[in-house]
Amino acid sequence: MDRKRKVDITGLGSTSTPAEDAAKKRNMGINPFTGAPYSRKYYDILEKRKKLPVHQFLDDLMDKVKNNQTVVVEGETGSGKTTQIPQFLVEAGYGAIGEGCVACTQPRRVAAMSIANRVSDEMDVNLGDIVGYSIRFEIKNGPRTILNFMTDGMLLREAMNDPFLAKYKCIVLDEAHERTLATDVLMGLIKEVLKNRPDMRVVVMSATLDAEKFQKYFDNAPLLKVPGRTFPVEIFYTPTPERDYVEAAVRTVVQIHKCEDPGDVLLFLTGEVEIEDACRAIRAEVEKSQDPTKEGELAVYPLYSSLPPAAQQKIFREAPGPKFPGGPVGRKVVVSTNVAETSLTIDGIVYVVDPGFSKQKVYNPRIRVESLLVSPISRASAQQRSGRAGRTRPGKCFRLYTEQSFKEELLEQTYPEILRSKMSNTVLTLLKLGVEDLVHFDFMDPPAPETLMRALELLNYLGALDDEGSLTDLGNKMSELPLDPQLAKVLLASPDYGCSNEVLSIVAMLSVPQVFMRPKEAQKAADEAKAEFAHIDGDHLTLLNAYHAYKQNGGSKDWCFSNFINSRSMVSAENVREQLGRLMGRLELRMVSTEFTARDYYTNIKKALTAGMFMQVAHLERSGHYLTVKDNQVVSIHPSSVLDNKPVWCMFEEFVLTSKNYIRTVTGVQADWLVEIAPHYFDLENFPECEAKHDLEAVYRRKDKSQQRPK
DNA sequence: CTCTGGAGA
Repeated sequence: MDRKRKVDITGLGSTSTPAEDAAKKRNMGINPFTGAPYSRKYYDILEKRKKLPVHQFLDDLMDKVKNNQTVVVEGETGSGKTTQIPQFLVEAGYGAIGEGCVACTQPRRVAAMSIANRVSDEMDVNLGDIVGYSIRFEIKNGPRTILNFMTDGMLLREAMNDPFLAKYKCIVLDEAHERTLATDVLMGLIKEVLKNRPDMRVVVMSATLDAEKFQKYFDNAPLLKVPGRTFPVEIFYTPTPERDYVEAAVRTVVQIHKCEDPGDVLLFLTGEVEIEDACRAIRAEVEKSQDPTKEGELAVYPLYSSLPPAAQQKIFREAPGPKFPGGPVGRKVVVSTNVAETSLTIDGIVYVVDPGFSKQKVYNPRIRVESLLVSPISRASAQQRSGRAGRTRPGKCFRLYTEQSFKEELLEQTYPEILRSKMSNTVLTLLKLGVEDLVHFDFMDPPAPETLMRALELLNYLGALDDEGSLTDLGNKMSELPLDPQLAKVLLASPDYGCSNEVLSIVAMLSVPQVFMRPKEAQKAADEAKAEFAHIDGDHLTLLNAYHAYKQNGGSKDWCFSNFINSRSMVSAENVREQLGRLMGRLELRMVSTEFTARDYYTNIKKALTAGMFMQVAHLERSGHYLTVKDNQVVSIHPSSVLDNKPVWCMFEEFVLTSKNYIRTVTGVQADWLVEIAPHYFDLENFPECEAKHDLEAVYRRKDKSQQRPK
């Protein structure tokens, strides 16, 4: 079929392009997508849309897009770029029913959903028809969809089965400055795809500061700058460095409350515990020196992602009013992690307190450990934080560091995630995408060679890659599962050990946020509740017990509550389990169980786990502490573990560096299984001299003897 | 004795 043909969709006998026809209809007051006259609401929104700064740049943008495969848009907050530019592209014909689609990626699911919702209103269509979204667990689009908002990770998934992204005529990468892992991989991939798709267009949208880097990366793509619409924010620095940033932050918040004009406060801290402590400290401080005639009430709200939604909603409450008629009005302060930096916008914030720290992931390829470390933020991040004070009116930002350290010590940009992460999953994805030469893949910021080597090594040990570096059949299957390679391998191995049903439950439980809750005010009760699920062999089977108990109690929320189980995590585990189960079906894996009363019911499960986790094993030394196998890191079993019989060998899910080196989610294993299931890894020829090796030697000797013995 | 920022057909 001739894709360039001119069609007459208006019935007016014209021979113009579909885009021109659609424009004609639009001018006649008819929605070209529905054939119905535009609603009143459409015109109301249209008036507002036309006032957005981005509107003036429409012609310039379309001109640039027409003449260049890639265009970089630098747009500040409030410019309207995210909602308007995808629509402009659709109107220009880059999306047409049955012909091709405009995709717009977002780093976060809520963003993809809410923008799709907003844009479908603006276009006067039903969400899921012309405008849709795809995020994990929820695809809301259809055959007529021509504008699809999606998470960057979702587009990457799609690319695995559609390497040329044939569905899409135009791809908008929004929030590219956030440099998520998925966006970085997509950019490298899209650069390749563009060579084979001269018709394809890409719009890379980024906040200020780093647009040039994107331009350069995309072969000097033209830049369009769109101003934002925000209010000025006055910045204050401390004259000397603060020793204790939490204490300084609490002091500053109290100071603002006592001395500044009405307006809400946003304080950035690094994590849940720190935030809860600070909230208590602020409340106590204010209570201590309260003078109700001079200052109003102060409402303090914590905010972090693991907070239940109802508690998160509190941050949107109005600040408290005056306590008595004519008294001073109250104020609210939100003490938040980085979620409030990008994901969540709170209106009415006038004061921002920024101690200059956040928790960031760091990866050490030498010991293969990813951990979260409290680190100084970047200048870009500091700017983003201060901007939060000027959304509704002019504001103030108090930076609890010196101006000099802002200028001289902070990095310009936060290191992109790709330089701070394990690459095993990404490498598997890239291989599945057909990228064979990883070293020469055009990353915007190439990860350290050692990190890539570590990933290849891991995939090879798991059997996903052969010795030539090609994806094996197993590797292909692993790439289909939205799991880390180790867990993918566990799942794929589980039918061979007769326990895919149980392993699927465990893997699902491992893929969701912390299931066992332990509120500070009820630690003992929580520990007792958890003990009811404890399995003597370790945390993996304890998770399985909890899952089964949850199912037996009908997934009841009340049951979760009284057993200190996080019911949101359980719901999410059910979703994950369902999705993985579907994928297993597609991969033709059998769903089987060992008879519960059989002696090897639990052994089989632990063996299946070992089949993927054998590289994360620790050995108990004679000195009484554990050493990780091959990496020789001294570790302790995390106090949250149910394991208290100190098995000689144990496998663990994660390595956490906090007050000590901990291994978390731990299960005891037998040395025999290790040499039986992963002989290539526990091969004594390549094993560093250590106590673990001596133990293994004993296992091999025993094996040899039993093999020699005549039957 | 425990401290997880975001995200994933």
